[in-house]
Amino acid sequence: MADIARMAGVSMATTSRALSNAPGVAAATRARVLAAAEQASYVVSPEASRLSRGSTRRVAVVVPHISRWFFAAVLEALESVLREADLDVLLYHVGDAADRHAFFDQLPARRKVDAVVVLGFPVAQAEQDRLELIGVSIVAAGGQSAAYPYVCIDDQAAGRQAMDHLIYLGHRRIAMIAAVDPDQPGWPATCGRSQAYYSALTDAGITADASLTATVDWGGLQGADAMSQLLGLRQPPTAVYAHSDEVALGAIRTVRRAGLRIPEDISVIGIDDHPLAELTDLTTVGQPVREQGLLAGQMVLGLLRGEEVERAIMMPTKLIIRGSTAPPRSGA
Amino acid sequence: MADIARMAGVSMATTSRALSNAPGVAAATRARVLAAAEQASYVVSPEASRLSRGSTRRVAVVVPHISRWFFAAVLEALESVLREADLDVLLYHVGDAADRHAFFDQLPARRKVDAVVVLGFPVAQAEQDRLELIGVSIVAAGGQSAAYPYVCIDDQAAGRQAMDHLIYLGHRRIAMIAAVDPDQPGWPATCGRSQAYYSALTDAGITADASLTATVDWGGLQGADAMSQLLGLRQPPTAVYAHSDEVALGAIRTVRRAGLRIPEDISVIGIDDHPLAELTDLTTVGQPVREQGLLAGQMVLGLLRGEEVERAIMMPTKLIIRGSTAPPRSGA
DNA sequence: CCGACAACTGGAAACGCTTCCGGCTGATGT
DNA sequence: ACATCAGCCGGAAGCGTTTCCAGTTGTCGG
Repeated sequence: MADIARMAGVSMATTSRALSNAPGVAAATRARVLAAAEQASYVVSPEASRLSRGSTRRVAVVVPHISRWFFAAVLEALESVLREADLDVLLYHVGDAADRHAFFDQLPARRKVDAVVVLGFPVAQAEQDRLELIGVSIVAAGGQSAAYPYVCIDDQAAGRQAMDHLIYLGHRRIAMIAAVDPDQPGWPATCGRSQAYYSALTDAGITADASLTATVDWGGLQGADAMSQLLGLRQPPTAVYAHSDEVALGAIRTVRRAGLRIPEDISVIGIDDHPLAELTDLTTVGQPVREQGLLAGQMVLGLLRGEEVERAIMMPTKLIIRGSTAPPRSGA
Repeated sequence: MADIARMAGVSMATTSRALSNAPGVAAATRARVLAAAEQASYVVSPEASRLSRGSTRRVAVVVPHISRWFFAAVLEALESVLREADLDVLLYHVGDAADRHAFFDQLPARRKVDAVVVLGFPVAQAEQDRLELIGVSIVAAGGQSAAYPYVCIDDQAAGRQAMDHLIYLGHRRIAMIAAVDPDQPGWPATCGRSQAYYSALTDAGITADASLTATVDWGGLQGADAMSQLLGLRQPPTAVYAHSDEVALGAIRTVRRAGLRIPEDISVIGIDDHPLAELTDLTTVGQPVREQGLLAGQMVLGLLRGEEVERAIMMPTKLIIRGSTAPPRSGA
């Protein structure tokens, strides 16, 4: 920077002010400095800048899965708003609980970021306190969590939309394939979507049959397995409600391989509106994915500016009827 | 750090050495320092450390799409090896041409990273020059690029595996749905996969029919559109070779909606081995996705250590035969 | 018992910026 | 014409490490 100062014929103090767009610099001077910097293709050293300024202009994004569509899509949106604000995003993939623990153990002290956004998994209270203490804000996306601001969908409501659709079509023997993340036990998404199943049945005056619900690890193949189990029942379901589209797609494969047809023989509904759901004619409940990322990003920006932000945003979901659901066969 | 030094009764110099695991510190002293640091739950400030040391221990990865499975999966693997080496990853998404221009224009990663890896897109000459300004090592993954060390698959070979499979099954009227990335014109993947089509036909003594090839923007819906165009032909193809699984899936939807069956009426093959390809029984050519990310990460590590690294790694691809391909109907 | 040498330690100068504080200039009000 | 004041600008003190260089021990061979 000393070079630039010399080139522009000013002091380093002024150079710094000009470069960082601070007030108290004559327009002409500023222009001269900027020109010099441009010409020497110079940029300030972020390390030095941050060392003396104190903030990092970086935010950590913590995700349990990168290659699952939902997370990647939220991340993509999030990145765009953060980038817009000239913040860098540091990507952390925490697979299992150990990873996660390690992450929160290290992060606070390391002061590598000004904020962290956790995507789709819960953070323990102790971890939250620690971050707060150090002054790094935290926001959650894709899942609610009372402790900090979050943006998510109402899983229970989404589940109800799916279930009510099946019930409306006339199904009474409805199975559920619940998906849990093996590494994130007890995540409310699972609970909300499961609760919806039971409450919908109850409201429709249908008594739940325990043999009709299967709980599997998240994934298409697991969904397929669950489905074969369901098909093996003495009295198989006429409709299947899956916690997510991927799982639903797995179930569909099993149904087709068994020689049954969708939706004539069995209806299948998922949740998420994965892009491939459209291609496979899967009826589903769509959630605004990009929007969740966008809003989460805006929350971060607000927090960083020291503003008060809304503590809880629930985005609406929407039933998308395609070709995988239909009334049950009259005989059923 | 001064506090720690005082607590341990040594100088800052020694403290620093002890903390950074540098040689020249008596074991007992080191232990004392470490204990003090532990007790005060202290860790060095990365900014200061980097300022003084000169390296950032960060690497930038720039991707054109985050939410597409291929990119996300490579990124996931890449992140894991970088994290292992205690490097942080800075994520940059360059979506469209504007983003891209902005990225290379501002070079937001300047001075912030020790290396950059570009994922799955070609870097134009002008952009290379700009990138040069960052002054760090660069590696490419998911696509070859003469300018930098890279790891990728042989798109032409992959295409041949797909085409040869169809030809082997007895198809002679084979269509191709070529997918181009609207934002990344001229990417060799397109060329390689397209070339394979023509060379395979030639080698099989089949003359190419221009009406049998469609070029569309990347995406399932576009694949579906292309397929309806193909089905509208006076003499439709008996098999379709799609540049990617997503496109193939779109084509399949169209075929099914037209009341035709797969593979009895039309065979479809893709490339990539998307996880959903397995669920939809799509025959495809699999590429080692995670491995590409892993290797790219190791290249970065090598470069950072100042080693010589292999300039070009081509990973093998593998034909995966599932239920979407079969011999043409005898009548055809 | 002495010089040489290795192992360890401390002082202090970078590293590249930001920012407080005081000085200078020119304009404004009277 | 003079005091006042706002707007600019420069000097220099940090920010928290690392690392060079020199100094202090303790050890070992002769």
